[in-house]
Amino acid sequence: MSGKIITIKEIAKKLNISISTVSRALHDHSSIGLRTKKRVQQLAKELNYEPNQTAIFFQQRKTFTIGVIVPQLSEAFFSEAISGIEDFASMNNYTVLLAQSHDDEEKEKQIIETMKHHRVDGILVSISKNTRTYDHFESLKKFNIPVVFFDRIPKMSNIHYVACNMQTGTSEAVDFLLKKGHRAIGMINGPDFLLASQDREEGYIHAMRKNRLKYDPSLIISTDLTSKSIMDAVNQLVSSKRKTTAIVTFNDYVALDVMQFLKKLKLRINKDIHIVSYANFPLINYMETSPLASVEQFPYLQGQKAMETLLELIAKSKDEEAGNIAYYKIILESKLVIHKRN
Amino acid sequence: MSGKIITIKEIAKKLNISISTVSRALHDHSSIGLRTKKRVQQLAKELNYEPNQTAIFFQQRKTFTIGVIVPQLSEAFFSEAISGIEDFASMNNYTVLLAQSHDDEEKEKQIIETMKHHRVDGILVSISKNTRTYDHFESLKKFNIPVVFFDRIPKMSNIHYVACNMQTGTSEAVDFLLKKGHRAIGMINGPDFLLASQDREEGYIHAMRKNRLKYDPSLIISTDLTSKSIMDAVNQLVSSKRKTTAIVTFNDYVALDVMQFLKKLKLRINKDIHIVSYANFPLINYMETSPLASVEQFPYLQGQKAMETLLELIAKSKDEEAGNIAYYKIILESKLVIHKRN
DNA sequence: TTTATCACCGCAACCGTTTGCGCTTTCATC
DNA sequence: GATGAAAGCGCAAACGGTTGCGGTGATAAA
Repeated sequence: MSGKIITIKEIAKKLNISISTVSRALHDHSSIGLRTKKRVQQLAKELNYEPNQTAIFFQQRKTFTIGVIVPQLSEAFFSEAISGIEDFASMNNYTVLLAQSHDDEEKEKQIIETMKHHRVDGILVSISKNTRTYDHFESLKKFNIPVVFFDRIPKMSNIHYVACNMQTGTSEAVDFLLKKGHRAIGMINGPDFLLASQDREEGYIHAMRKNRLKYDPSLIISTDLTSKSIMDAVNQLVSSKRKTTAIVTFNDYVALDVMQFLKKLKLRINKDIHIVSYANFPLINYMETSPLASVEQFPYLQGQKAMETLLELIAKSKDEEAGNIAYYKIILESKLVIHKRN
Repeated sequence: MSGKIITIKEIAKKLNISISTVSRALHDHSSIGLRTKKRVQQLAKELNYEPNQTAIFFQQRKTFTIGVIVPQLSEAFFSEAISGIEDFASMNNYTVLLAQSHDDEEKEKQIIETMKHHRVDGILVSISKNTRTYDHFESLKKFNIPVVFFDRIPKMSNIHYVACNMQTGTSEAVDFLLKKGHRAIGMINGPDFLLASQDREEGYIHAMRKNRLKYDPSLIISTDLTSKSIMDAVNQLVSSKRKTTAIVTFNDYVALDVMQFLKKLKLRINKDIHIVSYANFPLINYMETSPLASVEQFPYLQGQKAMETLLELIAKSKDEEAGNIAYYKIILESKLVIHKRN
């Protein structure tokens, strides 16, 4: 069945014309007569000719492929984002090469290497939470491969990125809790080196200021997102002099951990301690004990925007030497969603 | 910064040796002297040489890329499966080209076309639920591109696939309900043309037989998985002469719909009507009103197995003409998980 | 009839790498 | 000092397609 894959060369031979004529005929080139055009196109169809893209990629130095790197595919946020990325990519005739770093810096570097070799036209990446050096991203510049970061943005200056402004959402969240009468509001934050952590902290502070309250820095705790560090943070908040009555968590995964610990401590969720989180799980509002509210980050939209930005960068890089050292920094607004308990 | 991407040709020129020598030196070929080998390798490192894979892909007629097609990435089952696929692929130095069909047959065909052009080494696919013709898969044989189906398997005979045997799990589920005293057990099934639907039906019947009960065919209802057809099915079951006291749903998404309709009908979940579903959502047992139990299908494992099978097929296809018309049909056992309500 | 024009098509180089084969050189052996 | 083998390297074709440029024949204008 594997009957020899056919090429334009064979079409040319069978028709007794040159290879270049076949190529042009298949592309509807103006310099080919209608008669030969028809003949070529018909034979191509008959023989089930399919162009060999690998040859074209090679020749055109363009692969119409973009690499996407995320820490963990099965996290709802990322699969949702990739869904947006893929949809927008395929709409523009690009395909998506996918890889997960599993939050391992080495793996991330190796993936970048692979994608460089594959000569992808661009890369979308949400960095691993354990990544501390950024040379592997820098090295892409030499290969003219544009990179757009999304969601998890490294603290670098000369980069393009799409992110959700966690500040506004967080601010709304804290404000929401303040209005409910809470005063000692704890925050279990992520690693300091993430922009997202910074945003959350600023959002917190902003809400306090707005309400003319001074805030207690000891209530904002950075963690590395492991269960242990989260547990420590919970303990610290619970045993704080100021009776913590509400906690804002870095994300839903953290919220799950927190709620679990609170149960062990015999504290009732949303009674003794109220929880506000970030909407990573689409199902979280179906849950038995779920956060009071969560901050929506629009993963699908974020993915789409990131892809859109990358396509623009790719298009611009063709105009060469534009020397435009402008960096896209696209910020979507996050939004607080209050869960109607049913 | 984009300073000319360097090739072995330039290395050759700078060292005054031939291109082939450079190539061989970089591959540690035995016929190259140690001195030149060192010289080449060092210069390559200095110049930051990176092989152009597109050229190699083209030349070797092999891309070390496998295509993965799923209906919808953001469905937990699929993202979990893809996670398994990607992990296993990258372990074997393959990369994953991803696309979603959105359950659209046309889109699926177009994706197959794209992947054919990309000359992927193999394809993993979970078919769209609206796919009725299979020519696009057949056409891959001519290109020697092996295909392994997973989870959603078409009713074709000459195919390789990895699936979870829904029969055993379903049988366990029905058995579980029977032991709890239920007699009129409804089943909201998927489309008839899916193997998975058949399995579930057989599992249902098997459990009834095993318990020496005769079953009422009108309690097993096929749907096309749209909300409307699910609602119809629920109505049919609820208004059945035999008072339906339990329902087995095709999957968690269906279960959500069913529970919603039941609420509207003022029927209490797991009181008036008990629900058993399939474990598509990792979080479903956190839910307020969730199925009593669900059948676990091990998506990650399924993805991994599918990838493993595909790699074997790819390896075998190199031995050409093996003429082995053996088809892999790998069946994992599903398993009933009873949710501890907390 | 000659010439300019244009429609139509072919030649050949090129993209970067691999690899079979053949050509030198070196060196131990008799 | 001739001989043969082995070690080390280069030539060139091949992978499939694109594209600038040059060539040929036909047709129209002079």
